[in-house]
Formats: sequence, C-alpha cells, structure tokens
Amino acid sequence: MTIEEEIKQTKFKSTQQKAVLNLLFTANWIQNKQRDLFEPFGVTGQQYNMLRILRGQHPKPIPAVEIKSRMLDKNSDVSRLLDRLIGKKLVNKNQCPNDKRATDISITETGLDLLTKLDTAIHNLESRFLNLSKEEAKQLSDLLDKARG
Amino acid sequence: MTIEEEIKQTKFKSTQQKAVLNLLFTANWIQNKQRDLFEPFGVTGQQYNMLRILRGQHPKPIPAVEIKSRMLDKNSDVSRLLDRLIGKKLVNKNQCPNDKRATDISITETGLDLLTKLDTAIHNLESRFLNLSKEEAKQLSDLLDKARG
DNA sequence: AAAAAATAGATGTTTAAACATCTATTTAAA
DNA sequence: TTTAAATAGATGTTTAAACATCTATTTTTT
Repeated sequence: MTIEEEIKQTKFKSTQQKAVLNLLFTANWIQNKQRDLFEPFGVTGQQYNMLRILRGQHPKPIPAVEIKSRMLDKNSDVSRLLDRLIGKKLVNKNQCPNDKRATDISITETGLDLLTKLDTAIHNLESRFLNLSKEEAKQLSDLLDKARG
Repeated sequence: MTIEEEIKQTKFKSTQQKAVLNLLFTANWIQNKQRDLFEPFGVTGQQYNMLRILRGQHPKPIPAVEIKSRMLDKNSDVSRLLDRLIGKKLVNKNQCPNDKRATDISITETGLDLLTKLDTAIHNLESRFLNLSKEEAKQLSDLLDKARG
C-alpha cells in the first residue's frame, strides 16, 4: 500500500511534504509492530532501546546522562524509565564513587537473558518484515542522514 | 551528523536494523521540530494532522471514523482529540442525520485561519529544513512505501 | 577560597497515549 | 421479526510523555 492509500490523500503540497508524512507514518507503523512484539515480554520500545544501550557497554556501568545521549528519543525521561527497569530487576543502579551526583547503571543477567530472547523476534521484524534489500536499506539510511543534514 | 554519531553506536546487527533505528530517530527529530513550530500556536502534531484532514474535505463534514482512517497514527484517540479541538473552537461536531451513531465533523473558519498561518511555517520546515532535493524526497518516499510492502 | 555557573539526576504536575469496556444504533442472520 | 453481529463513538483507568522545577555536587570564575 502506498502512502496515498494509507492516509487516503492524493495531493501533497510538495514532494518533500509527502516524504515527511510518509516518514512519520512509517515510523508509527514500525512502532506498532514493535509494540506487538514486545508486549508479551513486558517491555516498551523505549525500555528495549535502553537495555540495548546498556548491553553495548556491559559489563562497564555508565551514568544516566550517557544513556540519554544515546537514546533514539533525546527527550526521554531517563530517571523514571530506569525506575521501571530496576523494578523489573533488569538493570542495577548505584551511586558513582568518583562523582556523587552521577549514577552507575548496568544491565543485570536477567536483562541480558531477556534481550537474548528478544533478539530473534526483533531480527525477524527488521530484516524479514521490512521489505528492503541490504542495498535499499543502506540507501534509505543514507537519505535519512542527508535529510537531517 | 550521521546516525552513528547521533546515537553513538558504530556497529549494527544488520543494514536493515540500522535503517530502522535511523528511521525512528529521524521521525523523532522531525516531531521535535514540529513541536517547536506548533507550540506558539497551541496545537500538537496530531491536532494539526486532524485539522489538515478536515480542511481537505471542507466544507463537507465527515464522520470521526473517517478521520481516524486518514490519520498518520492509526491508534489515535479521535474522540478526545476532537474534544480538544472543539474546546478551541477549531472544529464543529453535530449528530449525523442519516446515522444517529455517527458524527458530522467540520473545520471552522477559525480553524482554517489557523491552518493558513501554520502553512508558511510548516512549508519552511518541510522543504527548507529538510535537506533533500525533490528527487531525493521522491526516492525516500518510494523506499518507505516499499519497506512496508 | 568564596561565589557563580554548570552538571547529574530526582521529582511534581499537567496532559495525552494506551488499552479496555460500554452504550446506542444500524445491519445482517435465523 | 426477533435475535445476533457489527459499527460509531464515548468514557474509565492506568501508564507514560511533556514540561518545569528542585537538590546535591562538581567545575569554573573572580
């Protein structure tokens, strides 16, 4: 289905505007698919994003401000996102000894196990349900980089 | 700034995964820009989306369910989004005479005036701040259509 | 060293998203 | 035609996003 069919709009002010609408629509489409996929595991997209960041640093703990700088959504409310993950025993938080303002955040074994389970499911979503060849995916990513440039 | 720099991640599981992350990041980036732009006018992105749909049908009223089918976010809580726009006198709602379950929704003159004011601002965002030529924008839109296919 | 500025993070409040459920009406089936 | 199913929309509730403000600590300036 083209974007015209998806939002029942045939005329656009400009090609750029159409691209923007398509981008926002497609992001929503992906997020809905991700939500369905994450739901049985009890995590949200933002929580998954945070867990992946922590796995990337594991076993080194990182401060919350560093997590924030790596999040897809730069406005994330990291404090309370962390609270929820701590509640689920998926991450640990300690005061940083070098800087008493800062925190040492790390992913737990439980968190790593959960990510392992999610990996397969996510991989299916991203490389099978997303109907793009490797070349097309690269082209898309490059265009997105340029768009923000 | 490339997506690698934006989220400080250099390795991706697959090119498709990188494209997905870039897509979600870029959608967020656009939504933040839109929020800044809409903020002085007192509307949100979803409300703007709804107003544009109603303008497209003006002066013909349409039922809420038809609005929903045209929204970028198909999960929108149309009832309460409408309540907010009615509160701002930007749209009208009446019971539909042919089907007492349904509603007749239309944009008001105030709503049309507001959209006129927003048009210029939005156009700047979409065709100037978005650093893509017409050809590149088309290429992006086509890739997004294909990705969902 | 004292004062000012910046930084890390927590927390309070308002608004909206997410999800389910409910009512009224219309359409389809038995 | 009476019942069952589907549709349109409203509403209740829980959770999270958005935005501002606050405290504690560290860094910079004077």
